[in-house]
Amino acid sequence: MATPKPDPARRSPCPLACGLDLFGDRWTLLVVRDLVFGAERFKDFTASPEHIPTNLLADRLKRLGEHGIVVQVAAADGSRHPAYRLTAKGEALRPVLEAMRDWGLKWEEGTRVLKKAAG
Amino acid sequence: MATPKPDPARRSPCPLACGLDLFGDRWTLLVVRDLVFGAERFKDFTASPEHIPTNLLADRLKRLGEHGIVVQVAAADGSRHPAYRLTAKGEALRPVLEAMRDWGLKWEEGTRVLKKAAG
DNA sequence: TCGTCATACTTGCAAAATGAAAGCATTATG
DNA sequence: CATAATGCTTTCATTTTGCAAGTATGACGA
Repeated sequence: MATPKPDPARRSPCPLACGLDLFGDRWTLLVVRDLVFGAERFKDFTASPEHIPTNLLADRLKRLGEHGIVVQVAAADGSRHPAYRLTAKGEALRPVLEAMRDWGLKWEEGTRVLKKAAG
Repeated sequence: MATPKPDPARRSPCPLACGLDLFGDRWTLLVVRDLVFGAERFKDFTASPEHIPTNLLADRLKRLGEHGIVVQVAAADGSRHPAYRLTAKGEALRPVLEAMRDWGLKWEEGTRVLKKAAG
C-alpha cells in the first residue's frame, strides 16, 4: 500500500497544529478527561461539573470516534445503551492532560483535582 | 491580603477546564509555540506556516498578556515596535507543548518538528 | 525632511461554531 | 403496561472565526 497522504485540510505538518485541529477547543479534552476518569455513558459526561451541552457532547464523541480516539463498546452491565471507551491513541493523550493539569494547579489560583483517574 | 477569589466565570475548579478556558482554541498554543521558538515581533508570528489571521493574533497576544503569560518588552534591536516575550507562567507551558508534540508525532501521520525551540 | 516601504494593527462582514432550550425516539424499570 | 431515564436531534440567538481591506505609525534612504 502506498504511503498515506497527510490530510490536505491540515494547516501545517507541525504535530502541535495537527493536534489542535483535533482537540483545540474548550470541550474535547474534558471529554477525554472524563473517559480517563472512567466515564462510559452519555449521561456520565453530562454529569461532569462543566455541564457540556448535549449537542456538543454528541458532536465531540462522533469526532473523537472518527479520529480513532474513542470507540463504542457494549456496556459492561449488559445495557443496550452505547458505552464509550478510549482507544490506545486516546489513552496516549494522558500525558497531555497531566501536563495541563500540573500547569493549572501551579498557575491558576483555586484549581484542584476533583477525582482520581481510572486505570 | 485576603485570599483571591477564583474567577466566577470559571466553569469548574478543574485545572484542566481552567486551562482550556485560557488556551482551548486552535491558535493560542501555536502563538506560545512560536514564542518558545524565539518569535518576538508581530510579523514573526504571521510568518509561521499556519498563517494566523492578524485580528486573531492581536486578540491572542492581548489575552495572553491579560493572563500574565506574555509581556511586552523593548525590542532587543532598539526598534520601537513592540516585542513579546513569555513570562515564567508562559514558559511553564512548555511541558504541555512537548506532550502534545510527542502525541502528534506518534499518532498523526506525516507530522514533523519544524525547528528547535529557543532557550 | 520628504517619500516610500514595512510593521502592527483595526475594521467590516460572511460563515461557522457555540450554547441554551426544547423536542423526541429508544431503553429501562416498577 | 405505564412511566421514567437515557441518548440523542433540532432550533435558534449569540459568539467566534477567518478572509480581506483599510489605516496608523515606525524605519530608512535620498
